[in-house]
Amino acid sequence: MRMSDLITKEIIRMLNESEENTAEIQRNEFAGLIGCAPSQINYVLASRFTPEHGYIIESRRGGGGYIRIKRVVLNSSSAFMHIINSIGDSIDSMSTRILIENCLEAGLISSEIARLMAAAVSNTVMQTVPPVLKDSLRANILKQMLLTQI
Amino acid sequence: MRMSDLITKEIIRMLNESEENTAEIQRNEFAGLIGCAPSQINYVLASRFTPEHGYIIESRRGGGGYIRIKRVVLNSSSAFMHIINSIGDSIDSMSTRILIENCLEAGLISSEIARLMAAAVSNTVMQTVPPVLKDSLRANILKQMLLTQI
DNA sequence: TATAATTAAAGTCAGGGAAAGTCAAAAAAG
DNA sequence: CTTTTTTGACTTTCCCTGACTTTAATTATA
Repeated sequence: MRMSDLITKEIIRMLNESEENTAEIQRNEFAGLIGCAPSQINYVLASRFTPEHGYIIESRRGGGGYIRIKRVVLNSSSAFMHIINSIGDSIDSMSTRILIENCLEAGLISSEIARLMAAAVSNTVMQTVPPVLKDSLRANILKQMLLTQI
Repeated sequence: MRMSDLITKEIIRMLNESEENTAEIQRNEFAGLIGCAPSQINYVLASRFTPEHGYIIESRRGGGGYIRIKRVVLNSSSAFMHIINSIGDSIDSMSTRILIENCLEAGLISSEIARLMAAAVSNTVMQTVPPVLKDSLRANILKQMLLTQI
């Protein structure tokens, strides 16, 4: 069995044991436990615990640092997961506007939230990043924000 | 739990207990109470209780010296303007975390909004942009989002 | 009383350590 | 041959401390 599968399994086990669908690890310690290089944890998280898969990662460096993995619980009919997956790794500004409007129309989010989301990925913001990055950045921001709404 | 978090929590507890949103400590005594080096108090104050975060510090050296921490409370619309102005062109990830927490504490935003904001400027998102741009991008997104709350 | 010495605080800053993040290259799997 | 996994060297962020400095109050001295 592959190391990355072991890591995945262990994280999922921890998530299952947790009431809040949250696993908190210390990277080096955890790597030592599994018996792999610390950086491999990052690889596994980046490849298998993405927003598309329904996970949110937070972390903090320095003494007492940690990595927190949150599983977003989706009731089968979660429209949000559908939407998140539909975004892919890039979305243009027009599609974004429509997507947010649709969420609003569908009653998935409030108009306050809609305004907030639109602001976060507005042209005003996007003007400040290199054009090549815009669409992927917008996609990332949107997905992270949508995840909080599930 | 980290010492700096303990210190932070204790100061906030004192602020909450106070009528005037003011906590007064004696550095050495307080450090002894917590069990840390006195200079760490300065570290925590400098990194988490700055004017940008909505606090004012006064102190006095010598015999009978003290450190006084004041929490600034503003009515919401001027509070937002103040916060937005304090962000400037650039803000790092830790200050962002604290800023959002403070807005939440101050009752300026709901925890849902707080989560949404945090997600929009999370490290996961920022990972995808060149390091030189991170802090300014974060500032832009944050300001746009806060503007919708006025 | 005016001044000097002592003591009691807080402030500063550089440096070490702890922890996570990055990235490219090697290795393994398909 | 292509894709995925694995590794390790290097980077960045954050925490904590101790030695030293500055300021203020108190006490001793002329």
